[in-house]
Amino acid sequence: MSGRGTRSDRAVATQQSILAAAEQLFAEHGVANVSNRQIGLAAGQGNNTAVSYHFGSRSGLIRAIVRAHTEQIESIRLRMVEQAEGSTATRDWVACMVEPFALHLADLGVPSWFARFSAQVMSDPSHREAVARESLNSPSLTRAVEEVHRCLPDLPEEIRLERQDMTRQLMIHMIAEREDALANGRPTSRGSWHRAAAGLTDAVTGLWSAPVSTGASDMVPEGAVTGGP
Amino acid sequence: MSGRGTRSDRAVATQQSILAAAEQLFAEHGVANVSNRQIGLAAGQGNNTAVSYHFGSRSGLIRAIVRAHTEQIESIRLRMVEQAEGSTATRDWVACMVEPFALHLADLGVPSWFARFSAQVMSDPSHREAVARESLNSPSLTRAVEEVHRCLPDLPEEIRLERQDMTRQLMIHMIAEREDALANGRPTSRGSWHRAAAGLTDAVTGLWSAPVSTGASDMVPEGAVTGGP
DNA sequence: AGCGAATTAAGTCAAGCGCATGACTTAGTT
DNA sequence: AACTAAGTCATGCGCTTGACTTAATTCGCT
Repeated sequence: MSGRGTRSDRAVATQQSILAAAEQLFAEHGVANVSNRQIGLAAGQGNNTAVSYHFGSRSGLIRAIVRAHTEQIESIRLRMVEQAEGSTATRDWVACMVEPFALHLADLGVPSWFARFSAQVMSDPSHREAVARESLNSPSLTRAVEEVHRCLPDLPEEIRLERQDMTRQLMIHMIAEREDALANGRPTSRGSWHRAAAGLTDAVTGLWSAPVSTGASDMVPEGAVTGGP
Repeated sequence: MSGRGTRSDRAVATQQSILAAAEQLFAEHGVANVSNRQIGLAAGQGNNTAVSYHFGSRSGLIRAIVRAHTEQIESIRLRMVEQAEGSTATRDWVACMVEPFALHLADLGVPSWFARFSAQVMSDPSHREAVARESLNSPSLTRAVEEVHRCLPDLPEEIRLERQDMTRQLMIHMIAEREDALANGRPTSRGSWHRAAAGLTDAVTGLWSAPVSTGASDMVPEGAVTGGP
């Protein structure tokens, strides 16, 4: 609806200050605890209709925030996928799934808000779906997932989907937690986003490599089945 | 002050119908999207101040919901810890960390709301901390964590804490996702909560068992994209 | 130079919110 | 039977919110 690229600079500038203000307020106070008025005000707009004027609806605003970041994340992932080309190591492709998000935050600097925003939106029933579509339709991500499957051909389809979900949840919420620590001056476990991403990749790789236990003992685990490590 | 457990039967019944109504509404529409008025109304109270009368504040209500479930989860976990006694298998103790939550939901039947409620509260900056204290001060959980550490003595402290966080995030959000699927009639990956718990335990055990990569290869995708506009 | 659409400002409005208050209902005590 | 107090109800107040209206301003285009 609103002029995408071809309108005045003023409108574009306003839209971006609204995006920035919304992202920050959402991350710090919770998506549902921030009104459109507050966002417009924080963006320096005198009008209480600024958000609805520029983004139509609240979910339009949220989708716009996601889109603004998704492009850059996608470009990072594309580069990583190219570098991983030909590899048969699970870890390389897991890294392609998980690390671009973290490295994007490294680019953003401190403080950032996008990870906390994402974590909230993903667990809010009213917005999760809209954003999931926006964010998961990534060609490079699909590619990385396929390659991970190729590295682990014995995994049943059911388990694959399950562990894909786990990967997504872990990525989003762990990164959000670290962002929160950074933004609030709490000590962080790893020295940099790059190292944090490595830790995440380690763990997720282990997650994918875990043996699938047979459902033999259907009682409460007295002596749980297959060995772990 | 007042709020004793056994004033009159009527009050206790009212409190519990408020708890039930709040839990359901919170899970379905988001914690911040439901007003105290709506909760009281849904609980069959003609008064709009019922919530504040019985629970003081909104965070009092939320803590009460958590407490109501935590006790039962704790008792399940205690039983599992007893059964795992003496084991040196990582998987047994990971199961003690992760499965009681899932098995509690099995007890609740379908539909349930507590998992979705928990996931939301945990990612809402205004309530996360209050609930984390309530929920993580569990002796049996602490015990399970210690035993996992004993099974993996070579893991650096830093990595332990990191993977403990991961375990928590994975448990809460995966269980919430399955609850959501069950409640909305979507197909679920595993046939029962018990099997779902096994899958979760498999993955988390793999996560803990993953090797820790040395930070040797520092081949970051250099020069990621430049910052903002 | 100035017309016209896009953008911003200013203000109104009904609805909904939490909170405070006082009256009513009910159960238990004496 | 009178008294007390917990619980419930009905109502009003001050405030915020999103939607809406109207006027002023900006800026691209001719």
